[in-house]
Amino acid sequence: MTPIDRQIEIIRRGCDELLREAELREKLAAGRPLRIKAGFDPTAPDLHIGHTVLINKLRQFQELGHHVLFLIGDFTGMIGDPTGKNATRPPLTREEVARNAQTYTEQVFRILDRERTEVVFNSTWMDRMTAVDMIRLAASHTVARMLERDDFSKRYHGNQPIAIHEFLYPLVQGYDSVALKADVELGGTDQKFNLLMGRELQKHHGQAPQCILTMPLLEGLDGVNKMSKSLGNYVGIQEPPNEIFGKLMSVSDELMWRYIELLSFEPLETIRGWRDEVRAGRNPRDIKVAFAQEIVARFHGAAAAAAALTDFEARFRRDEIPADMPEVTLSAEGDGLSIAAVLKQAGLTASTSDALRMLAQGGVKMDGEKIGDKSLKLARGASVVLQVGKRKYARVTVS
RNA sequence: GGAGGGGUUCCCGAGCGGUCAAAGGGGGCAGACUGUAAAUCUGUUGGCUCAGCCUUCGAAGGUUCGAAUCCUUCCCCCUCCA
Repeated sequence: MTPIDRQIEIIRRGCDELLREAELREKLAAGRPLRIKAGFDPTAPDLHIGHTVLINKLRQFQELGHHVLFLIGDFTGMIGDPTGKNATRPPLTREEVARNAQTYTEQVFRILDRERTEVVFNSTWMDRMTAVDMIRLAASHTVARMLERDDFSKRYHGNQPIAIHEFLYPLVQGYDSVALKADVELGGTDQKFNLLMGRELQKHHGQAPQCILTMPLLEGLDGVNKMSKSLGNYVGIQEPPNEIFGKLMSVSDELMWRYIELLSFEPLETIRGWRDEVRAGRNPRDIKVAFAQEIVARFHGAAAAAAALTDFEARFRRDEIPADMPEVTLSAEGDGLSIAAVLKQAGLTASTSDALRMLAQGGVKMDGEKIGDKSLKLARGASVVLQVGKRKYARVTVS
């Protein structure tokens, strides 16, 4: 087994807070594989790189010989985690939860070691709880303590609604730790309250309280909000290489460092070296490229990463038309289709109005030539390459 | 149960009888520039058969030549009192 000091060092890298280190050392000293819990809300079927900050940490625990409990909150998913929300979330149905959970497990093994992962669902024990059990659980905490939670208190003081069932979420999550006899629970920094709840409830049930390890939340591409699918500021791990690469290149030069810090596996000394180079005048673009390559390669392999770079350079630095693009065939009646109708039907613009707007703004190119005439028509038999902005292309044939 | 405040376009938020497809900000998109899908600046941001028309301001009715704006009922949220 890896020496305890070394384990602690690995566990601490990139983490926000470890409570409490002394307890963790004791657990590690026992020499048995620890039970590492992490809960996932099955609302977002697509994992994004923000999730991987935490999943990578789980992977590290596995490499140290510990046992990961990958908890899918299918029961809690029906409540909807109130954390960080400024509004009550609509509960998911059983079917939606089940479908999302399936997608989750498929994706997570791109990172985790299947052999050392136990996928568990909290409905397993929560469904067996009676109303009486639930009331007992609810009795273990007070409203005042619940309202200590930052998001609850913000909503409360901001005259925003809080539904009573939202109070059950932290309680159930805490009870999960009891049911799983967790030694350590990982979560985002925003989960601290819920994680601490696990400690409390474990003590109530005569268990040694779990240690908690919080991981920083990765900001989304906008650099302001945390990365989330619902905000559309995410990079999904299942996205095509070009998309992942491009999205990472669109991160601001400032935010780039944050991404590198939380996502790169490069040694810390290397990263420090990059910072020094940029400070000395190196183009941050170069560092961003190297980092984006690392991430694309992680999910799609080195060849795909190289190809994504080549494609990116061609499209954005030399403004070339990409080799492969969607092929669309539209059928026309009469003497053809107006350019606006073509753009819309080819999926290049959201609506006819949008198409007219793009034309007016000079955002449309046909066969590489900028066009702005909205009365233009494509006759039957015409076959052209249309481009809207820098990223949307289609080869369109009118028949 | 009582009293009061509120629900506006993707989000926040102004408007309170016509000049409202609705100020301003955010976000998005496009253009210019560039070192990149960075930064910065500019434009744009409901839909359509697009110099016109249609739908939108919690829901449904009503008043009016005309309603996001007035009235009625209903739904939802918040505050204070009980």
